[in-house]
Amino acid sequence: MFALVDCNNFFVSCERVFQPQLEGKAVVVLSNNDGCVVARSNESKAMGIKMCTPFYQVKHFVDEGRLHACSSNYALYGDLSDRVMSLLADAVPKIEIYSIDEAFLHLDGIQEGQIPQLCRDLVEKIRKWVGVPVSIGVAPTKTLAKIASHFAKKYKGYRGVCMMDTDGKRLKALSMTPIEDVWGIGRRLAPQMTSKGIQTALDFAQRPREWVEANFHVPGLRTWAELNGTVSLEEERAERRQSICTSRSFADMIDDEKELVLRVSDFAAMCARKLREEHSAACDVTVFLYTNRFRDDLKQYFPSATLRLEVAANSTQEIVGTALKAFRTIFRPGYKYKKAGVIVGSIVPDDCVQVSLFDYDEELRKKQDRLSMVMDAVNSAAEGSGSSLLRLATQRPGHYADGIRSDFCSRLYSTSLDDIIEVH
DNA sequence: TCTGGGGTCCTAGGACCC
DNA sequence: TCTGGGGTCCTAGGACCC
Repeated sequence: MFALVDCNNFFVSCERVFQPQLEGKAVVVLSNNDGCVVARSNESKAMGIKMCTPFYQVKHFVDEGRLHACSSNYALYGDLSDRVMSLLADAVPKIEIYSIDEAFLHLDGIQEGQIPQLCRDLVEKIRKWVGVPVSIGVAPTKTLAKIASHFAKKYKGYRGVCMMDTDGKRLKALSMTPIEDVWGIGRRLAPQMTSKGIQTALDFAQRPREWVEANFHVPGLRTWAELNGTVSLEEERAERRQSICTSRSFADMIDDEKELVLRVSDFAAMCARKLREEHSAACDVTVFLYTNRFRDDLKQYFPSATLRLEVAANSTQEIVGTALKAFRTIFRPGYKYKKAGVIVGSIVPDDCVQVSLFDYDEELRKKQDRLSMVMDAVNSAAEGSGSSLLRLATQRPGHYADGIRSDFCSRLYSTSLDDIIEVH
């Protein structure tokens, strides 16, 4: 059996831990740049506010005092997520962290009769020790556990834990689940399903295998098997991320090349730092630029360019330098850019980097690596000041988040000493 | 006026091999 | 006019997830 543990309205719940006056109120958390709604309390869901709604469409609720909006505070959410995950990891032999607010528990070796109590204890412990409410769904496959967790969240009677441990329960749950709510059925597949007469998860599960094979590809077949109780999703994902992306929308559109160079340098430096944090190095550096796709009246341009490094690297100098080379191949004047980003890919462990026969820069590379280590040491010691004390001259001076709208951000209640002292 | 960020996997088709 | 058969690997783009 698998258990899916899902934090309820996670970002909102995190804000409420440190702002208990928000309990019972309609609350939303906004994406970067205060752009869209990315988390909603039950009360704001009841007001009809949908996921990913642009904030300006619901801002009048805030002005009327009916809704509280928070800018996103990922340092806070990441820290509380770590605390939840460590409680889960202590409770069972193996967990798979699926996202910032979800994890699968592997329950093999635990007697089935003990599972409900184990789960109820976890719900209570996480609520008490971290302050975040969670829902747990238990079932024979991950796809079914997801469905069970929806029921655990939706119906108060379950008190946070829904067991799908008999075939009768499985069939009933599937018959009550619209096909588009099934994990793995997205925007494109759902209309295809309904056009073939499939409305519920049960309709799909009861089609013959041959029919599913003929009409869908591998992912569809896996989902079908999982709904029927056969484990078909792979055990675990790779330890090491295969790509790392840093990108942001800008508060205002930018058409100045020098300003864009500063932004792209910052994004590339962030990627390099993330690589070093996980002891990785990358061979590919991709830069992309977006104009504002919502402005029909402006010329549109969505270029990207990838450069391949001869030898995998993670030094700030090399990643930034390569990103800027790629940037120069795609930048065109005369456009108003709204977003840019850097992606590093073809990632390998930094202790097994394949050297090149034609690498004449080995000494230089070693120096750059040492320099990056020093920058990391100094910058992490100065953490909390909000800016990188040591940076390349092509990076922007000042706070990293400058130029990104964040009008309603809470404090770093759990990770910044200054904020912790002030709050207390 | 205002519209997020960061990932994974799969597939088709091209390049290449013998 | 007419030009084989059977593979692998890589990549871009689509679909999906939170």
